[in-house]
Amino acid sequence: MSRSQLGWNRVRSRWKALRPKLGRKAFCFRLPLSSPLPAGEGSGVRELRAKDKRGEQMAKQHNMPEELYRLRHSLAHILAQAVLERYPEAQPTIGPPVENGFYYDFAVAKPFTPEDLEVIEGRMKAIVKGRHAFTCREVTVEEARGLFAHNPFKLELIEGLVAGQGDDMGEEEEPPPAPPAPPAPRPPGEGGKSASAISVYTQDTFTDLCRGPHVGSTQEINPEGFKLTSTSGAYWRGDEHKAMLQRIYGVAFKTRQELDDYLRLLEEIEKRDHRRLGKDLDLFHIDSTVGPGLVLWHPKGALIKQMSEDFCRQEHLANGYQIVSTPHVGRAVLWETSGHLDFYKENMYSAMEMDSTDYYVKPMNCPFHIMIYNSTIRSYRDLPIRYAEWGTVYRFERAGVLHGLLRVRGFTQDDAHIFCSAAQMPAEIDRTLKFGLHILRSFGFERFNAYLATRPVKSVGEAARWDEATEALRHTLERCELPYELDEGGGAFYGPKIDLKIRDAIGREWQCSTIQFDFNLSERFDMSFINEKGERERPYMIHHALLGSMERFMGVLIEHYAGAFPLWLAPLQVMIIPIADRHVAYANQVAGQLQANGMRVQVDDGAERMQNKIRKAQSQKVPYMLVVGDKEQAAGAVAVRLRTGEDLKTMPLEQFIAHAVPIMKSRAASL
RNA sequence: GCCCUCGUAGCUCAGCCGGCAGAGCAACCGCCUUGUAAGUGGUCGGUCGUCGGUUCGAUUCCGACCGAGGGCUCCA
Repeated sequence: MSRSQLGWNRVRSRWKALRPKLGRKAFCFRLPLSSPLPAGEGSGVRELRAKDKRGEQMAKQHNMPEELYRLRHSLAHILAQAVLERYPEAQPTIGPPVENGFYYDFAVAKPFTPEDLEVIEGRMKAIVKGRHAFTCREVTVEEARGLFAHNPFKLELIEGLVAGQGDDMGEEEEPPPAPPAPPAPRPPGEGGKSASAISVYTQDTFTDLCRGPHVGSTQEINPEGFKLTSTSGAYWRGDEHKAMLQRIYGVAFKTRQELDDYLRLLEEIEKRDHRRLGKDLDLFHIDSTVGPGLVLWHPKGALIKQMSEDFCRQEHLANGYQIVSTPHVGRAVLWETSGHLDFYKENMYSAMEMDSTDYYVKPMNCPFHIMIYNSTIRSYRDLPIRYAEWGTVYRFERAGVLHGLLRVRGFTQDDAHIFCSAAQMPAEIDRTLKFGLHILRSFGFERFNAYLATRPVKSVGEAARWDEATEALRHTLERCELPYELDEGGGAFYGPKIDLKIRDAIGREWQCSTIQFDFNLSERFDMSFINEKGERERPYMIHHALLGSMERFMGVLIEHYAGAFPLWLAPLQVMIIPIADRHVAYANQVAGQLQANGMRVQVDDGAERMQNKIRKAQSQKVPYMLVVGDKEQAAGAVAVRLRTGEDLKTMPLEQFIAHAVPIMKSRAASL
């Protein structure tokens, strides 16, 4: 009785745990569409399509089929209608389609509750079934101002349109920087000029300022294909200095089936969650007594992390890097020179005063590596110099951004700094990028996306040098034939960078590697080398972290493999399972031989029966389970079971060793 | 940092409108000596996140704080 009840409880608890998260946009990655959608369309859509040519363009910008764009955008409006019916005083602001669904932000006196969501969703379904047409109307500026006279947010959008800032309805990548002027009477000529740009869409009782496109009628929407998932706060125009609005998220697809597929995908994501697996597999924990964002690695997790680092260290040494090691704190003057106290202070832990001098815990390793470089005179013959360190840094992150291992306050970087001449620079960047891809591939990642991040607002250095450096990075990307996207303003304060994002087993994207061009720190630290002509010359610098943060990388690795690590990284590689007590001695003998071959082995000599031991080893995702009983003992053999459930049957121990050891040594991704 | 939600045994969770806390798993002690995902009996285990308030009485209601989760903003 208890078994079936337990099973049901488990299902229920999983479902409950999932529900509040249905709409979460995954942390730093994009969810793939669970399946590509047919390009068919209703007749109503076809009509509208002729009108707004921009539909296709908008959909493309949002990286989704136009049909889905219309569907989700329309559901956002229907959501707003349902909310306004329940809370007439609510002020709708913006409501764009997003990947997998849509949201709408409202200014309301009281935040929405989960019960609200159920009611609103029910009302939305009724509206959808009401077969209401979506109609578009172009209005003059005056008319628009009149229509939305009660809504300061819409008025702000209208004034933005009038000012020619584009139709920012929450759908542009970049919100306009300047706050628009308050609505004021305008000369008649001006209003007329911009009037053609303003359109409103109406369905049933709801009219919204909107550029479209939408479905022709709500009958094109499947009432079983969408679901409201969560609420949250969101700043008006994403600006934390502006009003806090209340956002409702929904997911939406053409069919019930696709919605269900998506929900299943979320369940899969839930199962892979590194926080869950970190606990289940006893890898690490984050203890509130120690402090948020500070990771305690348990033996198994520490082993995986250590082996990953060891492998990378060997690769760095084999590729012309020298390993260095530097302190965790340094005097304030170091950080003044580097510029960190000017540009990075809000991310640094506060100063510690010792002997009337301020010391800071390091948020980055670079100044220390520079001090090593500067400890002696360097010749052009020494270059390039490549220093690497697994340096632990601390950055003060705002409480709300912390997330398991993926965003922490203390982490170890596989941090390297390359000092070279201007002439060596292009080749070094090329080499670094290739080296980075090699490292990532070694961990089983095959697909990458590259981003070229350009100069941020808060930065140091002349514009011309920024341009030059950015071009150098761009050329490397082109030479390596790596497709890339531009990340405007995403660079470090000292230089532009290439970020590599890896795609994991279920298509999610994670930022790990960063390769940064730096022409500023060498200046600030007055670095030099003696060139061929006997003159002092400034070296160029490349910063790179390939796995990035070991903490984050471990999190990504856990999710990528769903905790079933490749053999070379599995903390326990073989569990030996004696069937009865009389087989324990033989099991220990087998363990000894495997250990002699460099494998990590354990004998489960507990009192449970074999089935239970298999179950335990299986749920710990141990790659190999070797069952030994009378037959095996007599034959000097082992019965091999893989964690995949596959049974390799009985084989001589030597044969198992010949099978497993090469897989371990080759760091193969699968068993 | 901001908005919302949550915080009960090592883990997963029950505990309706306030009346001295419950299950399964795990752990521990036995019995069973087992053939590919849970054999069986018993025992132990909780100042119900912390601190205040309301109340005759608070795990339950209210407030503050701490922490977590989902977002916003920010990033390796």
